Amino acid sequence: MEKKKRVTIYDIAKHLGVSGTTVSRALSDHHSIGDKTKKAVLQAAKEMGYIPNTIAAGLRKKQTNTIGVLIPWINRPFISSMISGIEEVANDAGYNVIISQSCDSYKKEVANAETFFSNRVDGVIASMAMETEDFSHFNLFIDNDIALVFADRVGKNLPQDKVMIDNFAAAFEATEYLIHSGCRKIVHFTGAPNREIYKLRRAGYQDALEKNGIPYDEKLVFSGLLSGEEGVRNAKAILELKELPDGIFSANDTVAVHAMIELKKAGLKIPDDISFIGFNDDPIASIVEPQLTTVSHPALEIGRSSARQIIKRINAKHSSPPENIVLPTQIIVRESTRKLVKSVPPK
Amino acid sequence: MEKKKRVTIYDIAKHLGVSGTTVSRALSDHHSIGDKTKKAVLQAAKEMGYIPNTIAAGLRKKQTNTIGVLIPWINRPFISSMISGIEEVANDAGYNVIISQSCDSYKKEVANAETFFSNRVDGVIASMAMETEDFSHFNLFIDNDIALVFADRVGKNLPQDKVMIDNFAAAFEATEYLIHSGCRKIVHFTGAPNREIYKLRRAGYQDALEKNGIPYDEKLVFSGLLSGEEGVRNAKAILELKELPDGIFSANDTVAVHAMIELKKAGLKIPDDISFIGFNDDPIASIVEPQLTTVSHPALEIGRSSARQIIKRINAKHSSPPENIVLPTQIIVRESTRKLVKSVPPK
DNA sequence: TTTATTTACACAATCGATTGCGTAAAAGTT
DNA sequence: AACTTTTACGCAATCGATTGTGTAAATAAA
Repeated sequence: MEKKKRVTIYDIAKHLGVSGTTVSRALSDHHSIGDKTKKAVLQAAKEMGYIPNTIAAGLRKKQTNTIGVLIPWINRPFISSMISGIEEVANDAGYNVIISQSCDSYKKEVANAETFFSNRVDGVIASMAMETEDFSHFNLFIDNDIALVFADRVGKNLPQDKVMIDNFAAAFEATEYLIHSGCRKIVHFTGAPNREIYKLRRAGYQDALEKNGIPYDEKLVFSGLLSGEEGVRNAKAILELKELPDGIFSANDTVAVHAMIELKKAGLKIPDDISFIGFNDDPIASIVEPQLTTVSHPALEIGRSSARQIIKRINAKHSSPPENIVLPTQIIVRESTRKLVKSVPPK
Repeated sequence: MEKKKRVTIYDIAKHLGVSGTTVSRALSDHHSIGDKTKKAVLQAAKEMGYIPNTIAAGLRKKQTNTIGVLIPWINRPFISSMISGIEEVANDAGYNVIISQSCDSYKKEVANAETFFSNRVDGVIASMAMETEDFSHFNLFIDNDIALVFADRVGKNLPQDKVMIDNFAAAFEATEYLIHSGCRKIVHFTGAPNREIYKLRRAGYQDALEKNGIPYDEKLVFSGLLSGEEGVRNAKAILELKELPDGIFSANDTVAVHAMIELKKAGLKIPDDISFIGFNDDPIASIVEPQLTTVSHPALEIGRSSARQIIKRINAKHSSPPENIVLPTQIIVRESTRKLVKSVPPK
């Protein structure tokens, strides 16, 4: 498509017989421009249909008012809500949001990081791919003073701001909830162990077991991509076990729900035969029957908080030590767990 | 955050003792640059950590390789899948995707359109807000030769490319499916009538009724935002009816599923007392019990197709008449409908 | 009235890459 | 040997907005 001439500040300048400088300053309400001139410029700009060229301004000002968001997948309830939160805060603050999915691939993540840099985003909010083990591609931002905030799927030992939940505590509580409702043999569904969040949830699970005198058993941990199909596979594997578990703590809802459905098909009663606790509080959690007890994940708030943090960093005059923002989670008790037989100890 | 100096082509040029022109051309593999020079430039670029400044190039070339995506909400299964499809195709073609949600608000949609223009996106894929009735904000793109493709929620009578499904036919088939499975009193849940897609679905519903000798009854059409809460409200309203309907065709799954659950609570059997057909095939549709029969909406494919179309337009030398891309839908028969008592007539 | 200050604006460089045009040297042609 | 063509590269303008510096004129202060 051939490019048409767009209205620039010089068109306005010529129209009014002033300089481009004056127009630029009038538009940004600079003090050294007279009131009549300002009014005239604003008026002319409106009449002529002037819309500023952010690209040109960005080149000069070395800022684009753009935030890059690097996430594994966009079409997942948790992540799209997070993005929604980012969008909301960023837009209100005058920032644009550009989004790239890594599809959980390390290579794509690296490529996307370069693209963001190439587009000179002012800041990056990243949630890492399952595959990612090496973090050196983020040096692109760090070395070039581009603000960087990790959200949810954060890196370990990286000196950046992080916005996340307390995965260990959440998993500990969820597992203990199962124990307190009478479960003794608890299976855990987990994701790739190079993602800290899954490692921590698993650790919380393990710790809760041990604190309650239940031996931790490797064979009860099912690791993978946490997809729906995996839920079905996991369920089938569970049915093969010589002794069935009486509780399942899953690192996400998708795999939990699909496993639940499969186990129901096999005639098991939930929560009586097996109790379930999921993670995320996806829409499906409250639709499945029985409704899934799950750990709420404040997706929107993580998004909002990350956006606020990155904007703070972008505008900061000096660097300051990385912050760790931890958002609260809570167990949403529904129908896939039994009543507590023992009251939950005070925190 | 203060800006650091980044490596530019001039740094490379100085380093090698050539001109910026040569570096620029070497990097873009221009024929007039010697092989040794090219290699030297590439080498130096790599060593010095050069990453092109797309902003600067965009200013000069008057293209940003960016596609703006204007959607009502990002955190909805259908839309996030659509975006995923757009992303996939766009990224492969070297385009970035910048996303703005209108939150179904006309005002935000207009503001977002201006932002896109201000950022000089090469093309825009838009799915309109529920509120939008006036389309003049899109003239910004049309008048300035910025490619524009409408996806899913398209405008009526707008001379732009559209990627969508045949809403009328899909609704007709869905309604007729209910009729052929024995339903005689069919309720319809619909969205804002200024969105063509809902108008068409409603028209398809009406037409199917009339073609099958069932009188169309205004009072059986529930219009709104198609949210979950609305499903509950609708269900309650239905229970107040003097004569219960025996089928419900819903313009989305969310409202259908929540209504279904509410009706189940009231003791109604689905599909025996009331059959349900939804729209979209959201994840919840296959989780609810009984699983929801629904019309599949090829979200990913709509996204991919829109992206392909916008890229085609961006690269087109001359304008050509608008295209209407209609993607197939299909009824996913699950458990919320009864068996057909009459075979579906051949199309 | 003179000096200092403020007001209101313009000049020109700058951001980083691209590109039309120009040119010297090398290679090829008669 | 004289001429044409090709190869390889540089100059300088350009994209559109921003901004440090300079400078008249108007106003205020001395």
